[in-house]
Amino acid sequence: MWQVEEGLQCLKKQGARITNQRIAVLKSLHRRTDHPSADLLYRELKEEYPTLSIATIYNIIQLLSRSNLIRVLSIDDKRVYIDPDTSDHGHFLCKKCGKLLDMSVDTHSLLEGASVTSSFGTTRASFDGDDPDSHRLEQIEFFCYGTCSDCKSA
Amino acid sequence: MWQVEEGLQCLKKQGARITNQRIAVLKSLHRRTDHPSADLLYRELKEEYPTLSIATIYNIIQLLSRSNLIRVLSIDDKRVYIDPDTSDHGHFLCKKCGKLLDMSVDTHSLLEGASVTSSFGTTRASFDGDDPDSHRLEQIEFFCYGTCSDCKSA
DNA sequence: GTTCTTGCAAAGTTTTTGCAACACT
DNA sequence: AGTGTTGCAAAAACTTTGCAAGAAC
Repeated sequence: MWQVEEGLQCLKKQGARITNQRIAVLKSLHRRTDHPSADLLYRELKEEYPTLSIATIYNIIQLLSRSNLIRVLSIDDKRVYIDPDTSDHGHFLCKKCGKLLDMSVDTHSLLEGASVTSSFGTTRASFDGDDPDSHRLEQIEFFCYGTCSDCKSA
Repeated sequence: MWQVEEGLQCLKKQGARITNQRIAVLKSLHRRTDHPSADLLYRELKEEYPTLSIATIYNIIQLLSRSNLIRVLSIDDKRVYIDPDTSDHGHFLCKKCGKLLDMSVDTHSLLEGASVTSSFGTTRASFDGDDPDSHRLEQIEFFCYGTCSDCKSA
């Protein structure tokens, strides 16, 4: 996990400017352990910055995602969630209470035997992607849906 | 992959009625090899059934999903895609052209060593879920994002 | 005939856009 | 000073809802 200062340097390096809003978002994401939605982030930071706009939040999310400081998860049909942990891991969504938990899984190992099927045949996918026939991988997501232990016993 | 007739029987068994709209959706899903969005399905079937409503499409998607005849994928931030193949496999989304391809991966094998981390500790997740402390799994999704071979060479 | 489904329109949610005012470098 | 960002409001995109008319059993 990055430190706030590292995140700011990372943004600076790409020519992005350091604004109070961006500092606040990085600070919030660094502090918290959950996977907030854009709206939740907005509502929380709004207390600190009353003039903050939801459009700015979406703007910053896109910037951080491009910079690989966060990952944007589409595990839910409707909403999008922000994950400040970009390392290899999966997620578990409880359909009852909506809790989103981290899963320790080695998703990369799954690719060993994997192949991609298109209407033109079967090829491999890999992160290097030297083979011109193979697909180039950029990101992997592993999602599980179910009922968490709390909701199961309740 | 189910046959249209099997799908209808499956719906009937649950007390759902057989309507022209439901037959049309099942026929379309059985025929095609892609992963249409609700809107695409709507626009295509609208030609056949001019009075068809988008609300009906969403209604039918929910019904088919509950009946396990389709799987609803949230691989994209915005839209939701329908996958008529409910067997164990993953998906590859090309960020350039938007193509959604099937991947042959044994996602269930990934669970062998997996554990779920919550703020209260680390537990396992499984489909049977006999252990009261473990999370009960209902569905798994494996998504890869990248650039497909076509877009890579172009 | 009764109950389930449809179609329509309206409303709800989440995300994006356009643009003037503002702030960072 | 110059350009990237913000905030606002309006629009866009997708999905759900309420209810009367219609269809299935």
